[in-house]
Amino acid sequence: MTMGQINQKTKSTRAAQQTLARRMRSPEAKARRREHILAEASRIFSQRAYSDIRVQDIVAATGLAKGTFYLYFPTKEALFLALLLEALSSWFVMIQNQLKTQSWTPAQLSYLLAHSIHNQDQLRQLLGLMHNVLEASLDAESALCFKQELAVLMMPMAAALETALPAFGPGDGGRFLLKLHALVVGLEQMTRTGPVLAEVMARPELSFMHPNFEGELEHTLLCLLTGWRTF
Amino acid sequence: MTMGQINQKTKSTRAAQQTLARRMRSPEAKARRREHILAEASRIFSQRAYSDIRVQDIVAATGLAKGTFYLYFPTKEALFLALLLEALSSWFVMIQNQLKTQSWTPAQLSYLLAHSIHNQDQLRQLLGLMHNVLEASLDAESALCFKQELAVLMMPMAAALETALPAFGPGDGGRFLLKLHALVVGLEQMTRTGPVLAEVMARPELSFMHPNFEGELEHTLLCLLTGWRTF
Amino acid sequence: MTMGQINQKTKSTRAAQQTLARRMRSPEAKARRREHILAEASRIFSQRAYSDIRVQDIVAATGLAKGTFYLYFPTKEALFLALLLEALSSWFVMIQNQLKTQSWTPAQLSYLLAHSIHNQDQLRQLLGLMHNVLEASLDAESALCFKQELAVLMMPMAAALETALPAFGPGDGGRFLLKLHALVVGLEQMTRTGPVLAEVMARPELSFMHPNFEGELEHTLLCLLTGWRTF
Amino acid sequence: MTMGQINQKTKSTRAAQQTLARRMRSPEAKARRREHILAEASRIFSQRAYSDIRVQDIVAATGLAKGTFYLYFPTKEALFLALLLEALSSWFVMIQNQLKTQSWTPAQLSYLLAHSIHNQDQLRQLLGLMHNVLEASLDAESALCFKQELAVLMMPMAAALETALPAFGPGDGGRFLLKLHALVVGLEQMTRTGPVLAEVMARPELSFMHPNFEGELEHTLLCLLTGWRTF
DNA sequence: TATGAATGAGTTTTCATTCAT
DNA sequence: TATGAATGAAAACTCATTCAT
Repeated sequence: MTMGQINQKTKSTRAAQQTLARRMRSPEAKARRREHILAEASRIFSQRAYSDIRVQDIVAATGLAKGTFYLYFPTKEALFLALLLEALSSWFVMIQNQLKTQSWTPAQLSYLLAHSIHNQDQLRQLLGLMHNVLEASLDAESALCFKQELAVLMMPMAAALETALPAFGPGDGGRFLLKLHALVVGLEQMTRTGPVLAEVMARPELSFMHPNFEGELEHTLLCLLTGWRTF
Repeated sequence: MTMGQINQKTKSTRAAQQTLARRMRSPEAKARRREHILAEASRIFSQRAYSDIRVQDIVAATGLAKGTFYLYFPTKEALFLALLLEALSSWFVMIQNQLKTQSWTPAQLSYLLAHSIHNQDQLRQLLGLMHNVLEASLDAESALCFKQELAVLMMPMAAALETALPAFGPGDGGRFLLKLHALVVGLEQMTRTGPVLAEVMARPELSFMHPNFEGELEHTLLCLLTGWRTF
Repeated sequence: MTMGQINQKTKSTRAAQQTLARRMRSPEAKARRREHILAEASRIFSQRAYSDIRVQDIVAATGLAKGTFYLYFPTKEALFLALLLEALSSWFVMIQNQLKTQSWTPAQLSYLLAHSIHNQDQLRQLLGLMHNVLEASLDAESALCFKQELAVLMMPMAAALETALPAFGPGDGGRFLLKLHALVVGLEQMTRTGPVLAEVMARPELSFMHPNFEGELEHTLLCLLTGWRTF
Repeated sequence: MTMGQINQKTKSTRAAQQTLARRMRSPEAKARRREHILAEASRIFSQRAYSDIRVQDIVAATGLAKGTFYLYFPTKEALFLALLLEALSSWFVMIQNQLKTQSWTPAQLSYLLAHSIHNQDQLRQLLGLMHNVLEASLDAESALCFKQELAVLMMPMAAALETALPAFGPGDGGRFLLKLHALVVGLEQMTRTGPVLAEVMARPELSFMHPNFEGELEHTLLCLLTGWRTF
């Protein structure tokens, strides 16, 4: 099914629909459709805030019916959590590839992490929403599934950090990752403001409270790594 | 009973209301009522999650009418932001008093901050909600007011930190406070989970991703302060 | 009873709902449901004033859920505007049929119009509400749609008038219709009073200000047609 | 009390207020304050739609307290009905003065009436609101009072019309006034549209349904008077 | 599998009016 | 008389999710 075929089926004949909206029998086809939904959701999310996105918007973009969406994702939140996992995974992969290339000083690593995550806008946003919004109404099964995938992602990343940074001993990679996560979540929320707050924070007497995400993260990580010590 | 008395206060005893709903004419009396609302809101918030609290619950607890609430707070969020300001203020005062008593090592300060904020459950919760929830639907005026009060609170605290910690130079107090804020916000959200997620994270293979707020904050602050360097 | 059946339809008998709330898949079925809602709204409107009718009342009468209502009508006002269109259409049809039967004198036409619209109570009421109430909170799309349907209704009616009345030249049918509309709207509002005002206006010294709808409209139309001249 | 003194009393000392907000003992003083409220309401009404005006806005402009307003007008509607009476009275006076100057042809009278009421924007608006909005929630007493004042206004106007127009016999002045009222009410509502509807009606295919107030009224009156005949 | 019609819970805020002071 | 704090009713609409077809 090509992009061009999607959306063709507004009020056409039943027969035509049957052909186009072909049953997805094979696992590969299912996975492809899942990816398609994720891709469209990502595209929409890059244009609009999470709170302004409706399931309806996503299915409309996908060319699917409402019910079909729920065949692929148990809830709206689950979709965005999956998006988070994807974004996090690809960022982890990128970082791990970087880490492998050399031994890293705290300053180098701080810059690498702060700079690269700063540029992953969607990842940052999703991390900012993760706890308060996305995980808020999750059932046990989805939660377990999500957290397990997260764990799977984190482990090699933690290991890579331990290898790359001479100062890190066993376990330090994970510990650092947790701190990094807290910092990113906190800074993202302090930093991403709606237009109203943005204008208010632009006032000179308040701007000291409105840090720059990248700079602040880099500085914090640098101090953190410089002063690093195991528990 | 005259005609005039008949329609007085249909659905509740007038006498009982007399005490509670007395007109508050003087500014002091108005301030007292505002405090009363805040106090009741705080009491309810200590028993229930923010998302489970309705304005109705608060007015019921205060014995006031719905409309009266909005005489004192423009929105529900504004009330909780005021609560945050109060909690933050009293915590800042406490910390500043502590800081004055001696010169502090990074380890001592990290413990002091992590331990004391860990025990300020309401403050922690409110900080966790601050950006994503409370500030989300704020008009320009309320936002400005809130941020200005926040700035007023932060300045002496920043100064006190600069005095207490030998390693801090001018400006470092504020910079540190921002980082502390981000960490608290992030850790609070990672840490405070609903029952569903709590159970899931209790699994041994996932527990490494679920830090202990106090310990994690203390360790992070210790590394941060140990490695502290100005921009 | 299997597990699956347990949670089906908590607060009402499933069986009863089955009939009413059946999924309407075909366009005809959808149209039928729309008509059903309109019919129930009309029934309620014949018993109660517009301002005493809630969307809730209508959905209760139709046996549907709140949300279903909004699947068929974008707003409460849109529903009543649709009702107006229906009532107007059927009145226009009736009048046009009458007009065709003969050539009409001003007196005959005045009587026909005044008498027949006087008996279309719902149409009269709706016309009285149309501008101040129903059109007040209309979005551009609904407004356009409504006005276009109105135009479609008016055109043949205007043509029929021009044919029936020898004195009418081209364009006079539409011009007359506009005047008739203004008169009906104004007289309806002067005439339809709540019980309070009705009692007051019943006083002999005030009754001269409280015309009889039918007589007043007939007289006005008669003068109007007798003195008719093109711009 | 001059204009300059009003509004001075924001949060000043009690003593100062006492002086300024002097008790209005004499009937003249009361009447003057009533006029002041009316004047301010009129000023606001010339800038904003009725539905966007709050009692609060009026008392703020007047420099009075909320409660004081209700010492002078039983309801918000009563205020606007009083405004209507004032506007109507002064329009009637003007017209009566004109009528006295000569004998009038239907064409002259139609033009005079249509043109002059077209220019009385507030009067037109209030007539448009009169039945559906202002009289909607009126108690018997206010209603009686309003209608009696209206009758007092209408009688000389009706008489003046009978004198000015040769074709009018006894009673025709009142009958004509009623028709004029209905037409003005209807045309005003057809004509005054919010921005949304205005844009829609601007479409060429719909504009035939959106008459020009003045022209339409003049034409209708001309036909009406030309064809005038007593019941 | 896919569809899309049906569901229905969920809640803040406004503002005319009253009445204790 | 004047004040302004207190009152409290009032109601439309959204949208994630389900499930009959």
